[in-house]
Amino acid sequence: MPHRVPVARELAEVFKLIAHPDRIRLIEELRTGECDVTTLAEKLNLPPTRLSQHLSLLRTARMVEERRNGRQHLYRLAQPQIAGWITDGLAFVEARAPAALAGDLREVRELWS
Amino acid sequence: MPHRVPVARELAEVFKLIAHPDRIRLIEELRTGECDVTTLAEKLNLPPTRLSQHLSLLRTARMVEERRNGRQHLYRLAQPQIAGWITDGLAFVEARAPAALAGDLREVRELWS
DNA sequence: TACATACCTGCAAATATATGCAGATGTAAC
DNA sequence: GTTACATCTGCATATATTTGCAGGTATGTA
Repeated sequence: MPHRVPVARELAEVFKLIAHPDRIRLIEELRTGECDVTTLAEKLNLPPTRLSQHLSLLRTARMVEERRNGRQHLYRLAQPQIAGWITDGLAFVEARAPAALAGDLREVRELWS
Repeated sequence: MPHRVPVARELAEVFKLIAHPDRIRLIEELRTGECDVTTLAEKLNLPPTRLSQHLSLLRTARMVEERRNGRQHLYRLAQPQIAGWITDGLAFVEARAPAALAGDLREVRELWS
């Protein structure tokens, strides 16, 4: 098997898109179906502008699709399979107690500093 | 289910670590067992210093473990499950023909500019 | 001891990403 | 037409990541 550099590069782009806490929660939220931006912003407790920017990123990469209903923009996952990666990843992180603890400690340290 | 912000943050860290073409190939390479740095550098066609920096990153995050044999440093995956994510991801990207094509086009564009 | 090998670390420059804010667009209600 | 609402875009700044290079450490060999 060759090392398939272009495929690795493409996959890195996909992972990079997922590798943000807001976008992880966003994709997890869309797992159950489409949603408008304001509702999403409330559920995720994010400023709508910021959410819009995340959505714009995911839209450009064709990871989400948009549909309009009046002045609402309804978003849905274009590749629901990716939501499965996130579900698995969250389970993995939760199961890995010591490392998760390390994460919590990092958080605490941030509060201290 | 709450939104589990700290867990999402932790998972984002993990994805960020994976989200680099060199590191994707590196993890894929270690999938079959431990390997020393020089051999890895040859297989992946990377400058050893660069590879060493990637390994250092993964080591800090405890995604790889190290063992020494004389002057060789042998690395192995600490969480082989993650190699599975990459195998799946590579298959996903390869299957998604149009997007992969878009990736190739981007590459071409970079050569043009 | 001197030298080569195998890796690592620190630093600095280039590049990429994240974020807030100000202003723009499109739609609907009055 | 005017106003309010839902969302988007552009821009500037802050922060993080990537990369090469110079120099360092530890181990084996002559």
